[in-house]
Amino acid sequence: MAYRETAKVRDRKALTEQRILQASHELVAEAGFAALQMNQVAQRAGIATGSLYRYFANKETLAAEVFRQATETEVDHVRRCLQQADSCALSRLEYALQTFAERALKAPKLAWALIAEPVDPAVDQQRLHYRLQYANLFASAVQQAIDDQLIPEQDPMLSSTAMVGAIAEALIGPLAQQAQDPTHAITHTITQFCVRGLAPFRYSVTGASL
Amino acid sequence: MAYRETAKVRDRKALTEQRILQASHELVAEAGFAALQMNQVAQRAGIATGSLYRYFANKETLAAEVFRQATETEVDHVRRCLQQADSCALSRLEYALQTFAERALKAPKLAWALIAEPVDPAVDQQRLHYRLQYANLFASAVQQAIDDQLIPEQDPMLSSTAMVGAIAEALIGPLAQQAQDPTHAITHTITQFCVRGLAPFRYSVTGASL
DNA sequence: ACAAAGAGTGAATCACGGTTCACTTTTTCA
DNA sequence: TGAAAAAGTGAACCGTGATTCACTCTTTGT
Repeated sequence: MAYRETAKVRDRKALTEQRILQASHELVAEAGFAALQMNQVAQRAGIATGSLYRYFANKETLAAEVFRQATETEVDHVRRCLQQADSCALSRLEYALQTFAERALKAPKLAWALIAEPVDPAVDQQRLHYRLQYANLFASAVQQAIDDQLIPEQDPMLSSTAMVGAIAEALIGPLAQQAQDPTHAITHTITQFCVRGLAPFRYSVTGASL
Repeated sequence: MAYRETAKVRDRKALTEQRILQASHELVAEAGFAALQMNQVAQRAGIATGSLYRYFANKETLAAEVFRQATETEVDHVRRCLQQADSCALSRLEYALQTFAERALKAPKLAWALIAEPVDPAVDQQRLHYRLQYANLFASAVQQAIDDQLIPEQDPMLSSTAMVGAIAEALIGPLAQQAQDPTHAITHTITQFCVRGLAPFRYSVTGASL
């Protein structure tokens, strides 16, 4: 017995793993999962191609982990918006939608990769989790708004899915390019579309709209 | 001079081309453009792989044509809904949305391939046309509804994009599977979500909702 | 300082799928 | 019928990108 992993080595390995994930994330954010090529990752992380396989069993595993981490970040942002205690369920939801939209618009490639780009079954599995998390987050806010009688009875899951779709399509679809309005205006408009979709009552009462 | 294409040959070639396109369409409808592989197409069409290249210069060209045809069919259906002369702009739009949703739900793989699956630049080019056609169709109906003062002023293009996104996500996203409601109920619900998104006034006036 | 054990390497290998091409078969017309 | 022209064939080729592996370099404990 002459070798046993020590703290120094463990730290170095952890660092390398971080660099791999960082490099992978950058590639995906720049050009989607199609750009996640093993030797590109290795090159950007400053290691040899073969070394990647000391850290991740295969590309699938790496891709799934990259997806998971990116996902976590995005979902956390939205979750935090929904946890503001000082406003009604509908305002919180509006805030969360706006945040979701703004972040997607600022990193459209990443948003597209997370929402739409097909990769492989392992990543699709992750994507299912991701969408479920979003759907659950938005849906519970919708449910609260229903309970508080801010909006009429409806299927919260279906509504929240529709909202995610509306935002995704409007912001990252190929038509998004043609929009000439400033970022904030677009996200606001699309957010309002979503909120109206949920809550016709609210606007009919106040008379405020658009 | 001893050979000149005759009607018989022309007809046979036309038939073969049809079979190729039919086979391609089936493959795409079953599993998306990823399943559009040249030897699979050839096999299903009952010809040799090499023969494909007598009909289409390369895969890109074939894929683009498959996309174009599928697109045309879908857009025509929607267009026809919007041409009903016997109802207001908003009802027509609702009918068109419902049709769009029902067709997507009945052929989810195809809908996904047309709406979201990334393929290659040539197909993406086609997809841009496709979305533009949809967007223009829906947007002109939205514009009419605005002119008729059925709904408030808004950016028709953005609204129509959002509606397409909402339907696509709700119906073909991975969450769609979990829905237990019957087809008609789902498409109705999601259509209503879209219409409300456009038209808070309408519902505030009549008081009818959900 | 040395040997065991792991970490790092990158060129070679492999799998996959689009494309080609030398060849065979069919069609046409003099 | 025969020769020109085109259509049909499918095995071989090729590019791309993931994965492997025989090797070298580091680290560790005696």
